[in-house]
Amino acid sequence: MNASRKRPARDGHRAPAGYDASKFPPFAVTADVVLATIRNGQLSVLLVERAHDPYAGCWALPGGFVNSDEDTDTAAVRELEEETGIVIGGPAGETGGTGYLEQLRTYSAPDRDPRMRVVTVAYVGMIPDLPNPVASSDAAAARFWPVSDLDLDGTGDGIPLAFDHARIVADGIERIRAKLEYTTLAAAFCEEPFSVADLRRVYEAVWGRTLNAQNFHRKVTSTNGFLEPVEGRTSSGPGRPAQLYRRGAATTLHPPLMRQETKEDC
Amino acid sequence: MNASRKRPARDGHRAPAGYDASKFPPFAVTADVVLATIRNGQLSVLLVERAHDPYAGCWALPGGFVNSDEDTDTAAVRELEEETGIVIGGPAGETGGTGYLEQLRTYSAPDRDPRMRVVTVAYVGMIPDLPNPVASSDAAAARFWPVSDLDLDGTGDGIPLAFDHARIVADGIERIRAKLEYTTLAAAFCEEPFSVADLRRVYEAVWGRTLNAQNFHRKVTSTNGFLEPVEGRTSSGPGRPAQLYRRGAATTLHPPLMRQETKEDC
DNA sequence: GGAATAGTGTCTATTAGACAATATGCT
DNA sequence: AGCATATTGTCTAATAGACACTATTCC
Repeated sequence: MNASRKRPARDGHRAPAGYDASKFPPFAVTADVVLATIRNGQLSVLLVERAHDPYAGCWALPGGFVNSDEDTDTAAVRELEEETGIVIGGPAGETGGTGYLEQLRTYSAPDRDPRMRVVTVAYVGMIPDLPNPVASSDAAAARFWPVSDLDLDGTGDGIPLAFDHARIVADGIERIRAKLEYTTLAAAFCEEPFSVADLRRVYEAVWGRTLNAQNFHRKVTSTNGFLEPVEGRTSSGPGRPAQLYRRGAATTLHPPLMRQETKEDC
Repeated sequence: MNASRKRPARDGHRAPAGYDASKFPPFAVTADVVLATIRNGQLSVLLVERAHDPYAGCWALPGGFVNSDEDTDTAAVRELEEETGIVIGGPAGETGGTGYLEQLRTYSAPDRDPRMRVVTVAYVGMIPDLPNPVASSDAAAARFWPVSDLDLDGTGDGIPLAFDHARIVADGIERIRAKLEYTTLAAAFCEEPFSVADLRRVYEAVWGRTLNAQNFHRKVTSTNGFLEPVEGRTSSGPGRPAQLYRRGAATTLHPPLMRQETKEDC
């Protein structure tokens, strides 16, 4: 907005529709999605293999152009489904489907795409581990990669990502780690019904540390609205069967769960 | 990025530069800034008066077009200075100047600007109250408005804002309220040197509630790296003079300050 | 029975909040 | 002196973490 400012002398004094496109630099706008899941106890993100240059054969985030009649939220959901077949739910299950998706941030370095000026609005989402999560239509291939297998810090250890997607993935992972502290979003990684231990393993995978099982159990079951008990208990494996739950209505945690032992300083 | 996907049949197999602009919908991209300060004990935001239609005479956020050779961070800082004369610092004082600025989120509803398709990347910032904070060059007028004077919820009570700027301001204010809980950013509102009471009045203005002065004092002075004592004490007014401080190196608070009395549920 | 996991009880150290008490300036 | 504000001390309730203990299943 504010399209009139910076060109005060020429732009429409009351010309809503016929705006001279030559007076502003044109951009392409894309929406990219960092979709995370817990697979085999590892935090993993969905990537697609690029079919064309630049970065042909390289792994990249699913995403693509925003259409002229849709907002970026819609574009993110649409592109994710078109490229991977995954239908993602929004905040509070707005759009149906399972999982969660929210805007992460926008990346706009002028040289981030070698072909042209592209600004991307990145999204970060969480989804339970799906038996066959990916069915590509537009991308050459798609799969979840463990975050630890990716070269997110430019050291050359791990799979490199196209464009500035390593940075975007790193930011998305950090957002997820932070959100687990003060929201109930960890449950978005769990397929219902799930046990307290399932939920704890989500936290352990995302934060890369073990948690005290007893204290975790007391904490999450004593938080109103986090977990709703359902009929049934876990069956497989040794040990006492666990009560099963579904996601409750609560979205934030007061007080938060702590990712790290309480540090001094900051 | 990912500019090739969605048009797999035609886009550059190796044509980095010469990209056909007709194959993607063009957008204008702007950067808008929600710059907040504490003025007369009230949380206030910087607005400019629009000189032209649409919304001529209406108050709007400072901001404008992103140039083709700059990222949105740079554009936000530049536009803020061009329209209001305010030079803002970045995270950790990156760019010099005082205050703080970070990306808020991106707004992309197709009809948010009646003239054309404009996506805006919004920023939120904090700055100490300046004696003469605004000196406009491009805008008709600029001033800080108390948040309570604005119609942010569409009820018609208060000053209306142009475009979707009421929503952006509301989101920015909420970001600031949340950030004060777990970061040391409240000090970005204070002109150095400042007293503990100055800092407490920032929290009280932003959160709209009173805090216990004694407990607040102990909390912030016992957090390593939040405040660095400097020579000198407050002088004016009645009461015992207070120790003066400058901002310390810490950026996050562990554990956080609580905005609300500890609630049950969530 | 033994191993393994679920869930509960209890103790302790830390912290937030209430509030009393002291310190030090202004008028 | 009397007031206002700053700063410190103390008490209490709540919470996190450690850990012992019980419960229930599979082998």
